[in-house]
Amino acid sequence: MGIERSVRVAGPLGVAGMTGEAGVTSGGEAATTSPAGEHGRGDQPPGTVPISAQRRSRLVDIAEAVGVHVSTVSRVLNGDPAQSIRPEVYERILDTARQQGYRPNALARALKRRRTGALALVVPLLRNPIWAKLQRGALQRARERGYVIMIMEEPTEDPRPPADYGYLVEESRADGLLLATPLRIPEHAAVVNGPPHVYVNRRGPDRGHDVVMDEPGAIRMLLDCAVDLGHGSVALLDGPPEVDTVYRRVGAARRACAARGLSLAVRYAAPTEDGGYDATTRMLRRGPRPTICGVGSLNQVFGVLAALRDAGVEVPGEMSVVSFDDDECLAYLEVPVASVCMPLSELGAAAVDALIARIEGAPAGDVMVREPMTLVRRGSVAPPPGAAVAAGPRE
Amino acid sequence: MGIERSVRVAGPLGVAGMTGEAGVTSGGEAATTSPAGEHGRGDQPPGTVPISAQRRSRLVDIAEAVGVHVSTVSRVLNGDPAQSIRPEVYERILDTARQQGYRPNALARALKRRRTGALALVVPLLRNPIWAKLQRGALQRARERGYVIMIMEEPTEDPRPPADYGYLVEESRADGLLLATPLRIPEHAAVVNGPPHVYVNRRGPDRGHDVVMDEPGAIRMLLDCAVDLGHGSVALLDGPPEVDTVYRRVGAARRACAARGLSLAVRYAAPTEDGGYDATTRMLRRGPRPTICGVGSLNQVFGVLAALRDAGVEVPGEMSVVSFDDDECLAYLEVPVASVCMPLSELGAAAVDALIARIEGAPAGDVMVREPMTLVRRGSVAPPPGAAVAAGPRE
DNA sequence: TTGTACGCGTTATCAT
DNA sequence: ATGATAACGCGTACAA
Repeated sequence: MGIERSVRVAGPLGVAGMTGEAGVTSGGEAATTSPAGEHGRGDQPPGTVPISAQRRSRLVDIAEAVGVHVSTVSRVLNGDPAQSIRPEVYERILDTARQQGYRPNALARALKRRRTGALALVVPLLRNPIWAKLQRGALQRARERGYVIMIMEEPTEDPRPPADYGYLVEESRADGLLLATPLRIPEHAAVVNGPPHVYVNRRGPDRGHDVVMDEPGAIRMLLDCAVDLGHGSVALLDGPPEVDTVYRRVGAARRACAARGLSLAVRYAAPTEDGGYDATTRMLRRGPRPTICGVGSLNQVFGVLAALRDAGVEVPGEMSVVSFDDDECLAYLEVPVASVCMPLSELGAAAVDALIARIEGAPAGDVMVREPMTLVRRGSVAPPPGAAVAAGPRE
Repeated sequence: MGIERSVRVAGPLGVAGMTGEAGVTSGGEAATTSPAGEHGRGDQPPGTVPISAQRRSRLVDIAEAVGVHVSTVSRVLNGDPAQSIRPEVYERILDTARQQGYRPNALARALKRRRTGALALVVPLLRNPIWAKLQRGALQRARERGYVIMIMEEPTEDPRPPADYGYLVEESRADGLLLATPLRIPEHAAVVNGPPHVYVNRRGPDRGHDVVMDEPGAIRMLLDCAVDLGHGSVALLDGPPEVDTVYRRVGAARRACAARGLSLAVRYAAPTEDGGYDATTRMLRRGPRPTICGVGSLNQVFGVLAALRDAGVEVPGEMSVVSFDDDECLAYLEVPVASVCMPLSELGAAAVDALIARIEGAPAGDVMVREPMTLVRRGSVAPPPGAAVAAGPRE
């Protein structure tokens, strides 16, 4: 307490007209020695700068102050239930720990325990908001479980095989890997016998490590809605087939449409506004026009709408549109766009749970997030052009 | 097993394998189920579950294999320039390191060096895409500088004072804090003499730690555009004034409009679609209507457009709209919306640089990112209703 | 040119 | 009920 080690830095307070209160700035190292009374441990090698201004308290400090051995302090502070401790010392230790503002050193602890308490989340640098939602769910759950999450970026082009992130575990920077990149990876890149890991929102090359959502269910909701309104010809405009979610959606759509006697047109496009625009334009030029279109990603939706607008195709009069990414902004568009709301946050949370289980030695096993999904009907869906009047045919 | 493992040590700082630049890591070693025979290390104690399947190689392993002392190995692998080493041993050490797939233990190294090599990025859980861009820039730069980034979520409601994240540094989980939450914090919560930190995209309670963008410059671009087209009455619809960027934009707008003789109406709203919608609706009801409106965030833009549409106000005929968040989707809207493109990624990068400088002992000092901004003119801007015909008056 | 010795802060396993 | 001791894996001043 009371180590006033602040240096007056003649602040380069260059920013517009803020009256510098000559506030105390930390960060500069002063050659001041600690005031009397404090044990001034001066074992900083000369020339180096301390990480934090005030000396952090260690177990040994507490031990010294209380007059017991470090190991005793350690046991008390870890609430070791095995041994019991004299209530008096117990209190004293807890008190001085509190008083000294003791914080366990995560590094030392991790080194000893051989567990870092960190998970690495590998995400692509995409604009799509699903990554933010996923990250959010993962973050929240990780905190609940006592882990921190470090983020690694995956280059969007040229995704690297999962094994390329193994070094994080090998270097003891993290206990496991959350691989949340969308692209499918060739079989041969499987992580066998590697670090603990799960694939998030896609299936990896090695089985038993997948945490995914119910894409077939999402497709089903789209088709239910289509059939409900009387559509017979469906389009699915989605990302490139190298993306695993796309792959699964398309597969499910093919099967389900066949089963229900619906015609299906699949269009692959880049997951961008531009991609959506082009694919829609091409789709409109060719053959028989579908009357309802599912769109894989939010960015594509904007392109799809623009293309339909430019082509003079009315939504929903001539074409219904449903997005597989939900976002609040959809409700505010020119024509409010219906969407399937997927449990992305829960996906992130489930992935964290699965990974921690793996770290703790649980056997492998795939996970499918089963939170309820909903199709939010908005202005962009309606019966097909030639259908009976307004109301839904079922009711 | 001729695998390129890049144990190669770069530079005097000895950042061995810190960048994930290594080609294939040892993790994926056994892609081929090894035909019986070779298979070196199967020394897992029965019953326990290994964190990582294969035993990690340590310095001492290499030392033993080569027949030298650990310290020698350490020096070689850290590229210690001071001492020179017999070329022969040097090679032998490097070879066996590579061969054993050696990875330095980041924990032990950090414990010794008193530097974790990690930065904590505190972000709010907001939908606004600016956070993703900022994070992206920070991530990229951090990797270049040999740091990893861990993410901490800040509860959106009830933001906590920056000091509440100090524990991350005190526990040696990170070397410094990137505080990227938008809300202004009361003076008394300043971090004095605390851990290294910078505020990103806002000014903190303690001076000399701010990394911000040129909001007045952005305002200037809006006004330049307005004047250029002949507008005399400007509106600024932005987030709540507790958000620091809003605070600065509004201040700059007030001053600049006064200086230029423009009338200014300021509307504060929640940074959501809904907020934008309501504020716009209220604005249209009251008093003299502005002819050009700057909008603080992307989400609000959707609400603004919807409100104008619902009120029958034509864009840009009766009202021009400019967004302060740039996003590709804006170009694809009903009326393509003009935007000021801010250097968010550079902001993230600059924040990382500033924080690392602080960690390394550099004196405090505010930073303003000076990357060029541009106003992207799109369909949503035009001369005001009563103006001279089409072309810009200046030319 | 290389080896010795010690410490970073904590925990686990012995003893006492 | 508590203390002593040995790691965990690495870095480094100093001795040889």
